Amino acid sequence: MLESPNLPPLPPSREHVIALLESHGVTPTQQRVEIAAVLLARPQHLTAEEVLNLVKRGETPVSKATVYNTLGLFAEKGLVREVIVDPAKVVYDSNTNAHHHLYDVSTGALQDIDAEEIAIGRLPRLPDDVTVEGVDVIVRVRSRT
Amino acid sequence: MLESPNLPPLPPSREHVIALLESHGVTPTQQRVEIAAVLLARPQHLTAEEVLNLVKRGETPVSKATVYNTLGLFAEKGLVREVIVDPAKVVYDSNTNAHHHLYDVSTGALQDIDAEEIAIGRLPRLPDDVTVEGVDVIVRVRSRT
DNA sequence: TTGGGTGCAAACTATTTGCATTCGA
DNA sequence: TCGAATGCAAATAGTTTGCACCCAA
Repeated sequence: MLESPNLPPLPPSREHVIALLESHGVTPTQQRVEIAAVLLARPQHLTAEEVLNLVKRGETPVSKATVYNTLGLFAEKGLVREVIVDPAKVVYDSNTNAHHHLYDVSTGALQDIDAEEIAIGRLPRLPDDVTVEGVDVIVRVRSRT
Repeated sequence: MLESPNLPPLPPSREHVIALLESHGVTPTQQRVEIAAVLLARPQHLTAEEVLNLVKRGETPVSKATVYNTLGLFAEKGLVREVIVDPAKVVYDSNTNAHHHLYDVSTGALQDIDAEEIAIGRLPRLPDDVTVEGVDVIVRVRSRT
């Protein structure tokens, strides 16, 4: 579950992360690099608090506010995706490819579904003063325990 | 926008609301009837706070806690649907038919999309110890203002 | 009567914000 | 240098909870 034989695990080097930030118009500061390194290490779903805890293990001091601000910035710049499945907290998804989500409401487990797995027929005709930001599909399941 | 020529507006009578609550296994108390009457008056999306404000206009005193508890209960019993599009607040949808949502992130406007408008091809094979609670599709748009 | 329902206020949690300090270009 | 980024703490907003009182069955 943690491994994907197709995609290389690529533990991103510091330089790689910095280049990624810069290419997205984000000034690479110490904290941002740390946060990006943790979150983008592999395809995963993390809450702000989880990111904070992970980053705190490192050398660089990072505050809660900075984590929140930085994750918001990353989402805005398209480095990560915000997944809203639970009103209690926002989850940040390091997988920015088109895909959907399978959410287990009883365990809180969140899992990706390849975009191809779900065919979105067509969208309704939209007013022409709006642009589509994205289409989120959330399959909500419950463990039959 | 407030009228639907096809569906009768049916301002539900108190008896109708009570019958509806009972048929869903909810004991019809004064506050619950008030809340249901407001929310189920027509297909709409309301937040807990909006429901509270609307109900407060009536005779029956209702507390904030009761509104939250009651909306949660209604959702659990299938009388209304929780729509989670914005991490800031939960929206309660009085339309329980299968349908999806169009969410304008710049205005907060939420609009229904008929289920037929979007064809969900097929779902991925799920573990057999889970039951599907529902499939939510959220089309996120931004006003190009 | 009597257990579920309600009101109120306090508690909680996730997130945001203000401001002084520090850092990066 | 100088504006941007950070840290800290306090503020906020939505929601939940504890407990005494009240009402429907």
